[in-house]
Amino acid sequence: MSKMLMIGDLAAATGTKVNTIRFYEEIGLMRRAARTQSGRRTYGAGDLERLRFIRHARKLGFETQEIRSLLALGDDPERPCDEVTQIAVRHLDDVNEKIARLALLRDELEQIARSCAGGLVSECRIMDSLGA
Amino acid sequence: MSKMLMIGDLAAATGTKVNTIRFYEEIGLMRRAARTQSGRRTYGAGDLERLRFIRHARKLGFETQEIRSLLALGDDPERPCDEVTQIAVRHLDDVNEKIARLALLRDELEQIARSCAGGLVSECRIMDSLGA
DNA sequence: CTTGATCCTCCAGTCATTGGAGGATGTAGG
DNA sequence: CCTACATCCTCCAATGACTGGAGGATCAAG
Repeated sequence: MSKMLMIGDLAAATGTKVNTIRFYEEIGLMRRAARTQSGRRTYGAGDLERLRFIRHARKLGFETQEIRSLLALGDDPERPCDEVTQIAVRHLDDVNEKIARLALLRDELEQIARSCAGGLVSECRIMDSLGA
Repeated sequence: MSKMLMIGDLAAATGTKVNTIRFYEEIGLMRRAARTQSGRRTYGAGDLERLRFIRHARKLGFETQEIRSLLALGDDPERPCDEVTQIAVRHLDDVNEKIARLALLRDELEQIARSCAGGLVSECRIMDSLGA
């Protein structure tokens, strides 16, 4: 059989903290791992793949709930693909909105940062800008 | 004397939850409020201004620690303005970085969302894209 | 046989709030 | 004056997504 992995191997292979993997198991993102006689978790290639999926989705900003849905859909290949697309598109909309909001914020911050004429705090317009 | 405000007035005037104002007091963003005989917090115009400042800075994405620094600087008008500018500029850099990262993310998500050819989950490329 | 790495469970802390229980006080209408 | 009802108080727990540590067991290598 293929080599079995310890939790530390999974952690090293995916750049995840060991504690985080245990946490993913607790909240049901990772399947409950099989154990050795002494109680240590063991994993296979499928688990590694699953963890990679989770981590990548997290880096893309999906929330654990969304990831849970995606994983459930992936586990059931006969379902129509619409739901998957929906989750992705909705998330894309979120991201675009976030970008738009941050852009406004950046403009305001740029104005604020420029408003400093040097000198003392009492003369500094930044504080006023923040207050307004 | 000027009218004194109750915590609910402050909340209404700034769109802040009452609990949040008490929390700000606890963590030292708001000054400890004077109390009525029965123990209710009372505020003046200065407090309202301070809370507005805090809320605006929070909306701009400043962390409470940064706001604490800004407030401390504001309380000491003789200090040079550099530190204020530094905080603002550093935060501006943060925001720009965040925007850049989100833009990359959006590109990836757009690719992913486009990769769906319809049909069943088993044929949907989105799951693969997320896994990779 | 000992050392050091890795594993285990359980618990507390992070950040910035939010919400609620349980009780005291204030105000307006009848 | 009494009764609602709103508002206030304190204290505590929860959120999301982890992170870190205490205290102890187990494993591989030298």
